[in-house]
Amino acid sequence: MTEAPRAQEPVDTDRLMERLSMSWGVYLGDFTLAAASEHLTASQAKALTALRRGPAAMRALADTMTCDASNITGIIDRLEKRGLVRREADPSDRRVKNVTLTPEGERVTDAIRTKMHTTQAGLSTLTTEERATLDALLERVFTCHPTT
Amino acid sequence: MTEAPRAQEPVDTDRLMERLSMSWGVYLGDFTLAAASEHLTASQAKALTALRRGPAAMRALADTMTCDASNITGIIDRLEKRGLVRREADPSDRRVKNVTLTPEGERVTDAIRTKMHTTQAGLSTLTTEERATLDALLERVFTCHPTT
DNA sequence: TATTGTTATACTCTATAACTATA
DNA sequence: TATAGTTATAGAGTATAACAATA
Repeated sequence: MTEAPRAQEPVDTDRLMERLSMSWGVYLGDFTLAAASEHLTASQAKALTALRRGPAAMRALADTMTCDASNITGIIDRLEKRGLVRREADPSDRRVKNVTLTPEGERVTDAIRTKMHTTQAGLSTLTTEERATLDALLERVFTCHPTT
Repeated sequence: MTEAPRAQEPVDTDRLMERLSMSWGVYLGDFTLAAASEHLTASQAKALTALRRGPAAMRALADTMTCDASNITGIIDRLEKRGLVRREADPSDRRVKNVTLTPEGERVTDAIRTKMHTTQAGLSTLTTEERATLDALLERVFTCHPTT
């Protein structure tokens, strides 16, 4: 065990950015391995995870994933070919195609989350109160801060 | 402003995993845009960020990035061609090539961190104590939890 | 005219396998 | 033989540009 600081000593922004960088590295590695165990790439799994929150149009999905709209076509093509998602025409705007998870897609998405053992093990070391604190801090840092 | 919970109400693991997923999405999007502003891909920027902590052998870099060793060759090739990194023979083991950031590479890496405006803005909303708390919690969750 | 989604192109990333050089 | 790094190959991700259908 390292001597975990008790939230008293000052932490400058550079150190915290470095902490985020290392933490996301571990998280992404865990996510990538879990996705690979279901024979999915990280991008495919990322799309499934986004869709787990509800159906989305291709354009909205591209925005969520911070990539060009043209990329999404191929990713959804491959997921659809495997029966994990469905394209459905939007009744109110015939240009739009809404993408929805199939039941199998939901199963696979949940399985990936369950297989993120490193992250799950890390979280299990936190008390109930600490989990609530982490959730609240991440919400404040990463929710609704449009800069561009 | 949302009514930030004060670390009192219980947060189950699924909710926290969902929070990490969303937070990671925002962070990665911010990182990708910042890297693009320096004409780098996310993978190239990720390699530079890893090297900012110090020189590393190709194999160690592959492990850090959770990808196959063969991928690193191309990534380092492109970074070296642009003068951002250098390959140096290891004196103690002539099979090993240590990769080091050039001064220009250090400059670009720091510039990317600075250009992560969404993340920086989010962090700026935290108090000194809250930054220390977040740093400590992330350290506990994501440091040294080998499962495989 | 603007927007949604697709296609074409070119470059990059990724994993697998085979190879060279070194240990 | 085992390991570090490279190369070749094929499939997947990515951005740009051009396009058809719809608004």
